[in-house]
Amino acid sequence: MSEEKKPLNFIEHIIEEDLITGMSKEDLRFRFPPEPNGYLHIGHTKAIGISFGLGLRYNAPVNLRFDDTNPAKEEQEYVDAIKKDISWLGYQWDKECYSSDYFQQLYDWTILLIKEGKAYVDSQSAETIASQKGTTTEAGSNSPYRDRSVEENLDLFQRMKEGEFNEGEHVVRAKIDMADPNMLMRDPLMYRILKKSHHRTGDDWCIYPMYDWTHGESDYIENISHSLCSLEFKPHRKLYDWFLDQVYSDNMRPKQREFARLNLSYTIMSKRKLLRLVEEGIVTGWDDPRMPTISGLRRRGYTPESIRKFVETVGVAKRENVIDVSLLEFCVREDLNKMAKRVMAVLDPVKLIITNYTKGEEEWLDAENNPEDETAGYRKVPFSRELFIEREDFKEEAGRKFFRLTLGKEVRLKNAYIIKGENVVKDDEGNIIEIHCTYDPKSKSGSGTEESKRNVKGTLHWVSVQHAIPAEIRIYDRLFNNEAPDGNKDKDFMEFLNPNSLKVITGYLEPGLAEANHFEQFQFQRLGYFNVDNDSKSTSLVFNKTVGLRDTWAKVKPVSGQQNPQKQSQTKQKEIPAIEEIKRAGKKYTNLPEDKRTALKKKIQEAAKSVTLEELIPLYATAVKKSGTRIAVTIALNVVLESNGLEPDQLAKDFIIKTLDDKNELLQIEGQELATKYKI
RNA sequence: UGGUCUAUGGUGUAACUGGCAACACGUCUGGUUUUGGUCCAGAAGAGUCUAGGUUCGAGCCCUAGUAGACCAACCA
Repeated sequence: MSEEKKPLNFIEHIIEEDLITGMSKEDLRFRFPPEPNGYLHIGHTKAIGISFGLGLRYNAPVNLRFDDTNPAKEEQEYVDAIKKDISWLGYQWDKECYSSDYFQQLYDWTILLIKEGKAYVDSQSAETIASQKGTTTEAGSNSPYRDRSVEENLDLFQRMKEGEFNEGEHVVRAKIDMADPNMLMRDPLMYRILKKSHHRTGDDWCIYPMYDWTHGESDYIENISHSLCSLEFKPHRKLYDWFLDQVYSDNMRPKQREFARLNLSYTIMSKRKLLRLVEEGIVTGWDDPRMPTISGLRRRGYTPESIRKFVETVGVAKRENVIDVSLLEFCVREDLNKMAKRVMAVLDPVKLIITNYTKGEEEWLDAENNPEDETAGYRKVPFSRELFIEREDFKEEAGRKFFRLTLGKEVRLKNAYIIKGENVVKDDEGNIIEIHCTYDPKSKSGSGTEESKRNVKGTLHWVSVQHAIPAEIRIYDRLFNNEAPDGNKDKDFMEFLNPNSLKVITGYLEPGLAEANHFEQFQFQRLGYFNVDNDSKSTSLVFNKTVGLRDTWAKVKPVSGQQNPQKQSQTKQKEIPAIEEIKRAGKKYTNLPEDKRTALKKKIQEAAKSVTLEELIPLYATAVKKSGTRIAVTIALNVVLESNGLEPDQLAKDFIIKTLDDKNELLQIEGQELATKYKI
């Protein structure tokens, strides 16, 4: 397969090693375990991509498991939404599982643990238990109920299950070690009483197992070989393994491994914060096209392929990361470029009148649907005397770098004729309301004439005024104007909301677009990719802007809101003391080709002017093995000696010539000789 | 003042058991182009957090620092 060449990430390395050390390929099995308490977002996509990607790579099954152990927060609605999103992304799960399916098994195992004296019922309040936990630096203390008899524990647990007690009266705890440096090992809770009905088990249970007690055992029940989760679960691994030790017999032993979660610039990923945006009406819902949710991205016009590509591209590792949205945008463009039908739409219209074109006449011209796809064919677009073009595409007079319409210059109308700007009509306030031009009838696109092949510097898109159909166009900008909205300790993420994240305008489209279907994607030529929103009706079309075209020209123009900072490399650009500079230069020196060495040499000499002999000597003495540094120091040394009115010493000259077998001591002696000689 | 983890161009990820730091995005040139898109060709940009050590040789190993993240919910 073509994938073979791709380098492995650290998880794949682990799997490869397991395969080598005896695990059979058939034993590989993964899972994606969302809690059904919210909508999936782009961050989840990474976890999804990792586990399902592994499934694809090794042809192994991947279970979708809903981690539904907390009826207070979970709902069927979310289960359905999650399934829809994963399917839409194009992944297929093997079994659809629920942690709640294992409630009975977990209960039975707990009885076993109680009998072995490894679990007990605690009857203290949550606060008391918390206060006994200790801190990260101090050990905790044992619960007074820790040594209850097995019989009493069994009896209490049984009655907890039967609903005899109220929430909070009793909990079940694992008996591990209240002094463990890992807080999670200090007698963690296994069960709590929750008198809530569960979206699947209804009122069958009123005790619910905690995450730690559930997760590993569920992996074990499902025969999961590798249980992959994000880094914050790393401390849980010890507990995960401990619980597994209690029930493990001879089956596959699941292995938890952790990776860094995905962060995307200019957005937030926390379910709680996303919920706030929805509840406070900042966005229209979980599927608002500005939301980083899967449903939001889908509505915005992102394709499943582009999202999968994105996840694949960002990679998997263990360090904190913030991925730039531009990468996500690149991925959609790449996909859409191949498949989106090209059409013409004018979003900020100004009237263009072709004075020498017959009034009332119209022509239907051929337009290519997609230059990237020969099978996409052609369509007809209407042309007439009065057109709309983008206001931005005309300037009365402009510099050499303006490739668009100006007075007296020629430009081509895409799929149509070459025109020449003649004059403008303005209103009382001086706004341009009409542009008058003339056209060259022989220059019709595709007509084969000499004129049709003429090269003019600009090509404009347009739409015929009488044929165009209006549509609502929703243009989105990033929701936040800060790169890491929730990365500030002293500021609320809401402070960084971009007030201009949504702009609604009326655009004019070529008439064929009246028949477009929901979610259908187009490239509005020269503008970007747009799709039909599901608010759209045949009588009132609505389009979303998915993403603009890559546009290097746009960068010289002011961009909405933020001032696209030429990011300076913050820390590394600090003032470097001259001596440091010499050191750095030295590191580079030997790797540089001859011609560049001279430049570097000048730099060193420059730096050397502000360096004293005292500073230089120690460097000289330590520059043993680093031939580059030695050369640099020598160059500097010569400058310094000279500036002190001394002859560049023979010793220094030798230094350049001396070979790598210099010994440390020797150099130190030399350094000392120098020091004595110059009385330092 | 405990434990655990992490540190490689602007960003993200590579570099098999140590062998001249690679790929993608982004940036900048030039070419093609009836989209300032695509495509093609090329360039700049890090010497791998710091200081030592082991080694013929260290981004990879060792030691000590520094910085950041995570950990005390009857959440997951």
